[in-house]
This record gives sequence, structure tokens and C-alpha cells, in this order.
Amino acid sequence: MKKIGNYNRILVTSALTYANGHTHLGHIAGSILPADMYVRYLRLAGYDVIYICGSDEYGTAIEMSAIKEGITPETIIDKYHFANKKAYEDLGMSFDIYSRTSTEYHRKASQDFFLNLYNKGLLSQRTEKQLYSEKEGRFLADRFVIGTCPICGFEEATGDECENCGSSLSPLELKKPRSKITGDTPVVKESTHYYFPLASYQDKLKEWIESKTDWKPNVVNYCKGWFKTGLKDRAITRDLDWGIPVPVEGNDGKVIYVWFEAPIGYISNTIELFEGRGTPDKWKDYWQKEDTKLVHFLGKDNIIFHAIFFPAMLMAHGDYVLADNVPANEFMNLEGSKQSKSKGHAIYVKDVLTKFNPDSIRYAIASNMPENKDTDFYFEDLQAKNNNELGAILGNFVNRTFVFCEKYFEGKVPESGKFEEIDSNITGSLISYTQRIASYYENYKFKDALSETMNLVRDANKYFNDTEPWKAVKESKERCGTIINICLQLCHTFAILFNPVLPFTSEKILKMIGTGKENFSWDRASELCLKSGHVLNKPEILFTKIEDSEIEF
RNA sequence: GCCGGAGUAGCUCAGGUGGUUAGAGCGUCGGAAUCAUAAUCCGCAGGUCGGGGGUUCAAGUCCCUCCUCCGGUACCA
Repeated sequence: MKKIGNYNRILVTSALTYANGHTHLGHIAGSILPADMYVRYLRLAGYDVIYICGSDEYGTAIEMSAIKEGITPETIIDKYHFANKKAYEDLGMSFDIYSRTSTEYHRKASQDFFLNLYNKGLLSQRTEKQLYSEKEGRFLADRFVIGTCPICGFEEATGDECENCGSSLSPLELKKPRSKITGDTPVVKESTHYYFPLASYQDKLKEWIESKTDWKPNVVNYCKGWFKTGLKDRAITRDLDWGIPVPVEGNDGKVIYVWFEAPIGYISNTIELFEGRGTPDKWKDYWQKEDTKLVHFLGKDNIIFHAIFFPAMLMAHGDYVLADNVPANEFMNLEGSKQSKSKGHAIYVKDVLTKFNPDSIRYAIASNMPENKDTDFYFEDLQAKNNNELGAILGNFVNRTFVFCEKYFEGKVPESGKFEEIDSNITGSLISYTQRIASYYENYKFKDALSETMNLVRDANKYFNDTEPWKAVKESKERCGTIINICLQLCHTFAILFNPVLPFTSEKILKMIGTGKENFSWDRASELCLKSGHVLNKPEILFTKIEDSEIEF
């Protein structure tokens, strides 16, 4: 297999999707689509790569949703796990596995991880006062306590902060505390929890992050901010029913904290993947060999867990590789304000897929990906990009080429004659294009990769215009054949280069060409692979126009 | 409050370590072409870079300050 830097294989993760709601475009833009593009590129380029994702299914939020709706947590996670899995599939996400944290694989992996640290004596126990609802028979998480803010007197402050004055609070400070669920008054009760010694990993983490020269400034600076404040030890157990039981005697009613076990989901899903492939030990290559490049894709809200907490866990365990990069994206907002499941202001993947071509959605998001700052998604933008770029530039080039070939060359790849300068220019540019685009992908610059790919199509349209095959066909059939031959070669190139962002269109173009995948690799994208005389399939329209009426809601 | 990020053309966004007339795509307007889903190609126009102050021969870029938005703030995930 090909090496990337000093690495022999690449392990890519996207942040697990929390299974208490339908996945929306914010998730796609933040952590799923960039990872999928990255992985698709790497596969085409011949690297050994696996792509891991799944549902995150435990924790307070799902348990509370279940209580509110009067159903079991299992009902919730089943509903959203399968719905989201399907939504991702329909949008062309190419996970090697999309599993879930409620599996036996994950329970075992999480408990083993916990026990590994426990047996090393790294986990300490501390007792703290917490609010307990006797009516519900449970401890209340901070944000499920409501009361009067001791600072400004706001009566609807939650246990973690006051929405009115912005102060950080602890639930014990609230006056007149009450349960958000039942409204009853909680009592103070003591509870003992296990703590992960995060503070003692500060120096190692700092050294590790400072050694990373290619990380986004946002990620590095954010971490440095935490080091400046000073890391504190963190509780890794919770008083909750819905979770993975603490695997140590005498801890009934306690589960492992979600942010301790969820990232282990990357590991347990990898275990499950290779179990399913019949090579049950192979997962260790990806997680425990130094020559693995581990890359976590995620949104900016998850930086703390992927760049500080999880790496510290892995350091403490000792057997695992650490992330080579944590390319966090900012957020994609919806028409000017942020997407939110709870406020119903979001575009769910399942909904948008019923109206639009998945590749058009992927393109609209990828071309406006929040790599450096929050961006906005507009349906007008999706429409414009579909009609004016995908349809007019890419779709039209492929179509005009195929239709022309069908009309004048019986749908067969024409013979190529001697190249003129204009021919050599465009075919010769393919090497630098593919190298440049590859470099963009490898450096997590997905917008640049995409716009550069489109630039090649613009060049192709210009080539078609400048060579005027509609005139050439009347003057010299041979010259015209050369032009159309080149245009068809370019279509084959597009099938490859657009695969990371437009996988369905890529397949369609390939099907129209009818050669199968014999030359379907990044290296071949700069070569003229089609043989003259090859019979093409009938052309089909790649992108239909989106009318104004279709984006009105 | 504190930590981090962001504010650039009508719209959506690029602009390491300060350096010639601030860029791209889309949109607008003008022109060319007619193979193609009226889809393409060429050209013009369009910005006192959130406000104010400072450093410098030179600031979108560095410093100070203010405003606005986003994330985090350790028991939501």
C-alpha cells in the first residue's frame, strides 16, 4: 500500500451522531461530508483507509427525552439510529461501518478501557453534594435543575448557567431549585464518582499539541486557552440508568460518562468492522500501530473532547495511537441563524433528500463548507449552484460532448489525430490539476479542492468553444474527432475527480462512458484512458433545473 | 464574566510570517458564438476590508479599545 507521509494506513472518524433526533445539514457540513470527501479521495489515490462513524446513544439527554415522551430510551435510539443511518447512505456517505454505542462490542470495549485505567490505580473516587429528586428517584444533571439566579434574580436559570445575566452557576447556588421534568423540589444528597486525572496530563498534552504544525489555528489556540486556565480532573461516572454500567463492584446505579465512552465508540466500531470481515485482530493495526494516521473530523463544539479529553484517555491507556489531526469545522447556519434540533430550525437530511439530488446537496454544502468561519445555507444558493454550476458547467459539458459524439461519430470514441497546441495544453494540464487537487484534499482544504475541480470543467468548456468542433466537423472530420476524443477523455477524468464530492454523478458519467472501473483511480485521472472505437452508452441528463417553486416552503 | 474564533464586493466566501492598482465563484450589465438541458465563451462595473485610536516609509494583516455574531466554560452532547 501507498504511504502518506510516514504513515502506512489512515483511520478516519466523523463525530458520532447523537441519536435523539434526525441528522441535519449542520452535521453534514461539520463532520460528515468533509470526512467522506477526504476518504473517497484517499481510496481513489490508493491509500489504505477506513472510515468509522455511528450513533452515540447513551446519556442524560436521551434518558430525559424518553421520560418526557413516556417511552423507553431503546425506542428513541432505534428510531434515530436507523433513520440517520439511512439518511447518510442516501446522501452517499461511504462509511466502512456506521454502528452504534448500544452494542455488546461497545459495552465490552468501554468497560475494558475503564478497567484498564482503574487497575492502574489512575482513577480516584471523590464524594460531592448533588441535587436529588426524591419524586423521580434520581440525581438531576445541572441543566435539569431550574431555579432563581443568585446574581440577577432571573427565575428560569438552569443549574449550569443563567440565560439572563450569563453567569456560570452551580445547581447548589440556585435559589428555589426545582426539577425541570417534574417541578418538585430536590434535596441535597452525596454521591461518589470516579475521576479521570486530566490535570496530570496537561504537560504531555501541551507538548503533543505544540508539536502539531499543521493543525487549524482555531483548534490549537482553543486548546492553549484551556492549558492557560489549567486542566482539572474530570468525573467520568454519572448517576443515571441509561448508560454502560461502571464495571467495578459497589457502583449500582452508576454508569460511565458519555464523553468517556462515546469516543471509545470509534474503537468498538472498528472492532465490529473487522469482526464482520472475518479478521478479528485487524482492528489493532489501525488503533495500535504507530504508522497509522488517525484523523478526527468534528464540529467546533467537540474540540475539547477530541483534542484534549480523548487523547488524554489514550495516553493513560498507553496502547493507542493519538490523532494526527483534528480538523474541526465551524458551523453551517440556516438562512442567517443557527440550526437547532430543539428549536426546529434545521434542515433534516431525510427531508431535503425527498426534493433534491443528493449530489446537488453535497455540492451546495461542500462549496460553502465552514472551514474557517460559520457559513450560511440558503435554498436559493442550492438552486443557483445546481442550475448555474452543476447543470450549466459540468452537466452541460458532458451532455454537449456526448450528444455531439452521438450525432457525428455514431456514439463511438473517435480516433485521435495529431495534437495541436490547444490540445496539448488542456491534456497536459491534467497532471498539475490532479496534483493540486490531491494536495488540497490531503491538507483538508475541501472548498479549494472543489473549486479547482470545477475550474478544470470551465477549462473544458472553453476548450470546446475555442476548438469549435461544430465547424471542424464540416472542414475536417479527423480534426473534429481529435477534439471530441479529448472531450470524452475529460469526461472520464471528471468521473474520477468528482467522485469525492459527487459520487452519484461520478457513477452516472462512468456508466455513460461504459468502461467500468478499470481505470478508476486518481493516477489515471490525468491520463487519456479511453480507446478509440469504444462504444458509449446513451447520454443522460446529470442535473435537472431546480425551479423557483421548488425552493418555496 | 473568562477562554477561543469570526465581521472583506449585491450574495456566498479566499486572503502564512505587514509590501506594487484587495481576489474568486455566483448574480448584474455589455458583447461573441450556436455543438449542447438558452446550457457556453469573452469583457465591464462593483469594496474608505465592523467602528475608533495607535505603531510603521508601508496595515485587511501588528497593538489598544469598543460594537456585533458563534463555540466553550469542566454534570447536555
